[in-house]
Amino acid sequence: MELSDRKLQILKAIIDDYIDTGVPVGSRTLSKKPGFEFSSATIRNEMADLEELGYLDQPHTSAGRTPSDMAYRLYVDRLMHIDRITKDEAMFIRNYFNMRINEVDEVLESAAKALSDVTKHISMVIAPQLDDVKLKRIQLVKITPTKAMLILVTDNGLVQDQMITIPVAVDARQMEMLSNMLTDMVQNVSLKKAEEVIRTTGAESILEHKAVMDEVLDAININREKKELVYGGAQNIFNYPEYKDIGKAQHFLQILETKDMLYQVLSNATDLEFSIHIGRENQYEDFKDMSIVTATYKVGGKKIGSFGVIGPTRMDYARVLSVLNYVGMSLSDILSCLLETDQNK
Amino acid sequence: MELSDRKLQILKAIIDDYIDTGVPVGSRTLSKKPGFEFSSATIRNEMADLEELGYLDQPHTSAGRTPSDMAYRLYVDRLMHIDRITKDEAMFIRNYFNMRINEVDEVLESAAKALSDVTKHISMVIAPQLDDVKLKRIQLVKITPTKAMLILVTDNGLVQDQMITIPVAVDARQMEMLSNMLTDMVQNVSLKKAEEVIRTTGAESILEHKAVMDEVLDAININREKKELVYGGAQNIFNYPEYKDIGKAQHFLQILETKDMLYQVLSNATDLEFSIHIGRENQYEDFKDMSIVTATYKVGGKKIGSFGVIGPTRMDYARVLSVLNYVGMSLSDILSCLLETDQNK
DNA sequence: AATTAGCACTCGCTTTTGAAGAGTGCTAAC
DNA sequence: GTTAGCACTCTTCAAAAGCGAGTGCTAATT
Repeated sequence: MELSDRKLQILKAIIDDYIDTGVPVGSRTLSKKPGFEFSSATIRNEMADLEELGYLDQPHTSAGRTPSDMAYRLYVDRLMHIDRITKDEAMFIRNYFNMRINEVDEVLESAAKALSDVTKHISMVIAPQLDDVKLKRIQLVKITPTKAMLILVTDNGLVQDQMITIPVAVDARQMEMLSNMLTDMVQNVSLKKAEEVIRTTGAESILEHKAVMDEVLDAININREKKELVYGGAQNIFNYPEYKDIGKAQHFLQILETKDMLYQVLSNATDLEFSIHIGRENQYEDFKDMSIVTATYKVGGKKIGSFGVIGPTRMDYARVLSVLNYVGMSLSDILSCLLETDQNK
Repeated sequence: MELSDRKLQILKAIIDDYIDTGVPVGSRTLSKKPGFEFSSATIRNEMADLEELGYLDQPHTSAGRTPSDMAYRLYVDRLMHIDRITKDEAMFIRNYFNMRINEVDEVLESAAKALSDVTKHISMVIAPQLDDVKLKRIQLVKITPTKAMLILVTDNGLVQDQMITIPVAVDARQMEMLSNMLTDMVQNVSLKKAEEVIRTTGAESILEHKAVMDEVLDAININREKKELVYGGAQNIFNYPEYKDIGKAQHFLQILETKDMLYQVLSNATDLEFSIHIGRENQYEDFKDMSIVTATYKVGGKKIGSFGVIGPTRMDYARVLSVLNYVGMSLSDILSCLLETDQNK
C-alpha cells in the first residue's frame, strides 16, 4: 500500500522534528507547525495508521511517536533533502587537513577528528586497503647485520615498510640484487597475488635465498592483513540519550576499543560510494539502535578505503551525508596529493 | 608532630578499607576488624584528631571518614606493603606480549592493554623518547623520482622512517653517497644535536645538496618532536564513582583523546624509576582527584620511555606499583629483544 | 465521508514525605 | 585514658501525590 501524500508529509515532519529534538513527537506539536492545516485529531488518526503500518513507535501509551527503522529507511530513500554544506563548514573541515601532514596515518587521524567534531558522532576511518592494489616495487634495505627493512611501493604511491630479520649473512649488494629481482617479479601484481607469483615465477631464485625470501613473504602477508582503523569522538557517546545508562555506554566503548566490529563494517563498505545501515539493518546486534553511514575515499581514481560515522538512528542523515561527501573529497585530494606527486607532474 | 603508633594503625586501616570498598569508613566498622582492641568511641576520638591534622575528610556530618591526599601520601611513603605479583598474574600479563609482535607500536599497544586490563584503570604509554638517543646511521632510499625514504637508525636499534620529497633530481648513487656522508657526520650524535652537527661539520657538502639536506633536516626535526602516545581502558572511567556524572566523564574522555596532558605528564616522568602523583599533587587541575602512577622502561639499559596508569586517588597503590614494575620489565625485555638482536649475539 | 472539538484516561516524571540506618560528638561512668 | 550510652545529624531509599503531555474515542460539524 502506498502512503498518501498527507501521511508522507506527517511522517517527514515527525522524523525531522525527532531528529532535531530527540523528544517523541505529539500530535499537538505537529499541528502547530507552520504549514500544517490539519487539526491535532486528524494527525492523531494518521499517526495511528502510520503506527499500524510500522513506521512509528510509541514508547508508552501517553507519549508521542518516534520513527521506526523503517521510517528512517523511507526517509533516507525518498523524503530527505540533502543540501551541500556551507562554505564556512567546508573551510572548517579543510582546516583539519591544513596542518603539516606527512604521513598517511596522520591524514586518517585528521579525517576522523574532523568527522567527529563536525557531526558530533563517533567517526571511524580505515587505512587504505591494499589487497587489490598493484605493486610497483619492492626494496630491501640492510639496516644492521641481522635486520633489514622491507619497503613495498604500490602503483598509487603508497609506501609500506616493515622490519624483517635476516637469518643468514647477506651483504648490501646481494640485497640490492634481491630487491631488483623481486621488483621484476611483482610489477603490476596485486599484493594479494604477490606471494603466489613469487613462489611460482621465482622458484629457483627463492631456493637460493630461501631463508630471506620466507621472511619477505611473511612480511608481505602481515602487511596484507594489517587492520588499521582509527576512530574519533568516542566521548560523543554521552550525547546519545540511549546511552545514558552507564553499563551500555561502557559496553559500547569496549566495542570501539576492540575495533574489530568497526573494521568489519568498514571493510564491507569499501566499494559502495555511500552506504547507510539503519538500526537492525546492521549485521551486529550491538548496533541495533545505531545507524552507520559510510563513504569511500579514492587514491588515483580507485576506491581504496572507507570511513564513516556511527550514531543513534536518530541522526541527521542529510547533514551527515553531505559532510561525509565533503570529507571524502578532501581525503581523496590530500592523499592523492601526498602520494602521487610524480603522476601529477 | 609525629603520629602515634595507634593513629598510624587506624589511618592505615581506614585507607586499606576505603581503597577496598570505596565507602567512607566509620568507627564501628573499624572497631570490629580483627586485631583492633579499641572501642569505637576511642577510634572516633582518634579520627577526630586525624581529621584536624588533615589526614581525613568527612563528606558530611554523619558519614564515615575518607583519606585525604595527605593520607595517601603518607600511605605510599611509609605505610603500604608491596607484594610481588603472583605467578598467575605474571603469566596473564606475559600473554599480552606473546602474540606475533613486530613493531614497536604494537608493543606499546599491548602494554597499554595489559595495564588497563589488569589494573582496571586507564593506562598510557609513550613511545621511546629519541632526543637523547645517539644516531648510528642515516639512510636515504629513493622511492620514486621525487620521493625518498629517510631511515634513522639509533644505537639502541630503534628505526624511524619517513618519506621526504626530493625537490631536485638525485640519482640512486648520489643518494647512497649522501647517506654515507650523513652517517659519518652523525655517528654517536644525539638526535637533538644532529641538526647542529650537520650544519657545522657538513657545511660545504650541504651547499652542494642544499635542497635535499633541508628536507632531511626537516624530517629529523619532525621525528624529534613526534609525540606518540597510546592509552587504553578508557571505559574504566565508568568504574570510578567520581565520574558517574556524565558531564565530568565526557570532559575527562576529551582530555584523554587530546593526549596532550597525558603526554606532558609522562614525558616529565621519563627519568624517575617510579613516580606517584596524588590528587592535587598533579600539575593539572583536571587531575585534582586522580592519581597518576608512572614507571619507565629501558632499552639497552637506558631509560627511554615511560608509562603508567591514571585513576581515582582511591587506588590500590601497592598493587598498581607491582603491576607497573612487572609490565616495565616485560616491556624492556620485549623491546630490547625486538631491537637489539645484534648486540645480544 | 472526512474533519474536528471535547473529554476521560494513561502513564512517565518530579516533588514530597517519611522512615530507616549509619555515623557522629559529647557526657558521664569506669 | 578508655568506653558505654544517647541524642542528634544527615543521606538514602521507597512510597505517595500531583503534574502534564499525549492519547483514543465519541459525537458534533463541515
